Formats: sequence, C-alpha cells, structure tokens
Amino acid sequence: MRNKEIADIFNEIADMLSIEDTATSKFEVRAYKNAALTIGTLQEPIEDIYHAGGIEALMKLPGIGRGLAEKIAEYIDHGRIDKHESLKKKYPINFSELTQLEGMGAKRAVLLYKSLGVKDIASLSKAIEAHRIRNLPGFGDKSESQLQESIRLYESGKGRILLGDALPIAESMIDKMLKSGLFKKAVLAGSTRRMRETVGDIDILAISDKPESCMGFFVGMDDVEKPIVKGPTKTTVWLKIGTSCDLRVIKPESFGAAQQYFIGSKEHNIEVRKIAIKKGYKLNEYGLFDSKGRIISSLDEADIYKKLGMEYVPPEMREARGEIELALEHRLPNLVELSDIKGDMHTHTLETDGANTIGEMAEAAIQNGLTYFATTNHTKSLNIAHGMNDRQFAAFFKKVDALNDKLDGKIKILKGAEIDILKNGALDLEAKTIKSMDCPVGAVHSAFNMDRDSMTKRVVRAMDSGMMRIFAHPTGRVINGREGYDIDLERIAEAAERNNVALEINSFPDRLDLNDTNILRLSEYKVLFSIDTDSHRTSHFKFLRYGVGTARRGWLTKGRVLNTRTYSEVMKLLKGNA
DNA sequence: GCCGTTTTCGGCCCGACTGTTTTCAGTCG
Repeated sequence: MRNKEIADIFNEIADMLSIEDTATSKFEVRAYKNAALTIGTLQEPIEDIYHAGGIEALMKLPGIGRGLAEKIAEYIDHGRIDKHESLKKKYPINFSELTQLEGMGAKRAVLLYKSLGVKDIASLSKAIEAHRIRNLPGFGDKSESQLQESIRLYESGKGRILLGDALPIAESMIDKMLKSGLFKKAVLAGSTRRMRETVGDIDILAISDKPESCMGFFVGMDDVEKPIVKGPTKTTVWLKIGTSCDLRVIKPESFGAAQQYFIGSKEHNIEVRKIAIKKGYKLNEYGLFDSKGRIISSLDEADIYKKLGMEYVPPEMREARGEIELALEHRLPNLVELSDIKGDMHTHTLETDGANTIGEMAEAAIQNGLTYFATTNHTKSLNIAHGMNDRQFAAFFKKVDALNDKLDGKIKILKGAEIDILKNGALDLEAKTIKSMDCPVGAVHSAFNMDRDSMTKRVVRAMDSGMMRIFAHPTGRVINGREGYDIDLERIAEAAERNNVALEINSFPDRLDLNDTNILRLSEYKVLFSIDTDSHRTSHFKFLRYGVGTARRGWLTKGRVLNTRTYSEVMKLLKGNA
C-alpha cells in the first residue's frame, strides 16, 4: 500500500510550495493538502485503483484532478515525482520532522534553513544551544526557548497515546471540573470523543460564566504538568500522562455549534462547512448563520445537522469516509451500542494467564451487565501462558458445569478455549475436546513472520476444519508495539463466511483488532463480528466500550455483531443451527 | 491545482492565540 508514502510526499510539496507565497501557490498548497488527506484516509491501496482504472479512476477521487492524478501515476510507475525532487533540491529540509514541533510550520522551517542551515530537529537543537535563533527576524528570546521546550515535549511524548489511557483521565478531569462548581457543563470532544484508537491530545469543551476562573482551575489540576498556551477562551496544557489537553470555554448559546466544531474531525468539519456554504450559510464554532449574519442554529448539535439537510452523524463516524454523503441521503447506519452487547466470547482465568478464578470472572461479568460469557483459556502450545492440554480442559469444564448449576441462570458460562492455530494450520487440541466446547476460538500466537500467503493458508486451513467459531485478534497487531502479521483479510473473510466463523473485534486497548478501517473494508462480506474483551482479570470487562467504539467507527450495526444476540440465539449460531 | 444544482473563471473553512509587532504573520486545530 503506497497511500501513506504519497500522502506524505504531497504534504511535503504543500509545505514547500507554501514558502513561494504567490497568489496561486496559496491555493495550490491547499490542493496538495486536500489530496494528501484524500489519499491518507483512503480505504484501499491507491495503486490498485490506478492499475484497475488508470488516471481516469484516480481523477474520480475527491480533490484529485488530472494534474495530481498524473503525479500519483508518476510515483507508482517510477517511485518518484519530479516536482517533489526538484523542490527538495531547493529546500533540503526534513519538513515532516520539523513541523511536528509545536510552533514550527513550513515558513519558519525555511527561514531557519536559509539563515542558519537548519535541516532537522538535531541541527535546530544545536542552533538553539548556540542562541542563534533569537536574533532572527520574527523570532525573539521567547520563541527560542519555546522551540527548545517543543523539542523536549516531542522527544518525551513521541507518538500518540492509547484511547484506553486517555479516556479514563479525560473523564476523571471532567468529573473534577464539574464538581468544582465553576463549570455549568463540560464534555469530551476531539479524537477521544470519536473513540480513535490513539489520540494526539484530549479536548474538553465547557460552558461557564467565569471563564477566567475556569482556566485557573484547569491549569492547577493534579493531572497537569505545565501550561502551554493560556487565553480567556482557549487553554492548552501538557498532562503528566504525556499528552496535551485543550480546554475551550464557550457561552451556553453556542454549545451545539461548539460541540460540532470541537468533536471534529477537522476533515469532517471542512466538508460540513462546504455544505453550509452551498446553502448560503456560514458555520463556525459559534453557530450556523445566514448570509446576513442572522443565527440559524447553535444550541443543539443535531439541529445544526438538520438545518443543513443532514442526519445527525454519530461522533465515531465523523472522519470524512463517506458519512457526509450518507447523512445527506438520510441513509446512515444505526450503529451498535454498548447496551446492545449481551455477552463476551473471549475471556481467561488463572488456570492459564488470567488473574481471577472462573467464579470471580462470572461475578464481574454479571456486574458488567452481561447475560453470558465464554471462558476461553490458552492451549498447550502456548507455554508462556501455561496453556492447558485436553485432559486439563476436561477437568476445567467439569468445574464450569458445576458453577453453571450453582449460578442457576444468573449468568451462563460457555465452555471454550483460545486454541492456538499451529504453523501448519492444525488446531492445538484433539477434535474430541474441541467438539465438547460451546465456543472454540482460534488464534495465532506464534511464527508471526510467515509470508502473507502462508499465513493466510494457515488460518484458512484452521477455519476449514469446521471446528472454529471465532477468529481472535485477526491481524495480531499491538498498537505502538508490533505491526501484526501479514495476512489477506479478504480471503480470511471468505473462509469465515463459508465456515460460520465470526471475526473478532478485540477490545483490549492496545489491540483493537480488527481495527476500524479493516472492519469497514470487510463490511461487504456476510460475516458476523464478535466484540470481545479478552479479559485476563475482572477489571478488563470494562474494556468492552473500546471494542464497541471501534465497531462503531467501522459503521457496524447491531445485526452484524454476534454477541448482541441472546444466549439461546448465540448457542444456535455457534452450533450451526441458526 | 481543484471544482461547478447560480459558475469552465474565480473562487477555495474559520477563528484563537502568541510573539514580535505598531497592525500582523505564523501556527494550530
């Protein structure tokens, strides 16, 4: 997939063109940025589009005309774009690195290059140490020390943090803000609200009569390491967890418009504003206005969408991936909700690498509102997790039977295992043992570096055994950890369809596997998805909301999710009698 | 460089904050 490479190059061309500062280049910059956005958020490999339909097919993509389509073709065919190469000769600067620094854009980068020869963060650091920045036009003592601080923050907070780390902090901060009595309302916005798997910062939106006191309270909170930007309506701080947090305080009459604006995404908002313009309106964070500046709507987010002729778009869908068109046609899917989930098909106990007994897990599942769950311990090949053999499973299942009797329907425990799919595609237990289970889950835990075809065949063979009901964490990726193995998900989905296997959406915060884009990609297949926690201790059942958020980002409806079914419906599906 | 339900020419999302400025450019989201 060349999408990211091309998007990066277009962004870099845009940065370099933005220096030229002529009347047309200003909009040429925007054209390159728009195109980079289109390509960067594309669901399928751009080279596939090109190879299937040539330049004409590329030109059908939004923001891509003949000129840019030819440049994309040039890159796919020759691995380089002439315009990019010649600009790079003119400005041999690492823009993508430098512009990641707070307070550093393309223009400053070029000024620093031309006057001091700064090309990247390393050479910038040296220039700062020698105090050579402060005397440049447009710079001063403050900008010099701020750049130094930006470098420090960049080094310490490289990369985005997990949703599972950001969301609990954000919620507790909002809780404290509301309890302070200074805030009338405080809500979560930004990528955290959209449930992106990682977030670059936390955005909080608040209403108050006393914005100054609010900002004072905010910068003084325990979670805050230091303020970065402080204004009367907008303040940015650096949090101790290693990410920044924005607070915007607005007037109550703008609450709806402000939510719409601050939830984002930026790409979604740009599209929505264009729709406003087409209708002769103007949309900003204060409201929707007509051409004479009279207010059309501002109090309620849903009303703003309505006034624009659109359905209310759930935050998780706001990524400019086609939801705008559907909202205009009133054809948005009715997304699955946390409260729809009745069971969990993937959990562990202390018999293998879990931390709690099956009884404790059952109690926690009840507390979390579930009516059934599958206990799915690891199998013998996974030594590191003390995987169980056939005899141990038989003994364990007797315990589960006894517990089920004792629980008397308060919750139903399904007997299962997270069975290793061995290198040759065989399942790591005897057929007799697997057939005694309600919920055999298959998973890959070894030999991650097989080539794509072999890995795909390995899993397809396991599915074709007819004994597997769920394929756990299908790509094996760990966010900020490892890439995941190379596997052809389309072929996996076909095999899953044919064998009545559900594909898992693993809710563990550093897995979220399948992820939103893969779910979207596979939505045309008639497979069910199973949103599981992979709980290794009782507290992990709370992770379910991350899996549901991911499913919603993948546009899944309740009907597409296996474990929204009741216990008896699920048992029928698992036994193949549905 | 893209794009069109008033347009194939003349527009292109919108506002806050900061530092270095005497009215604004650069950056950010």
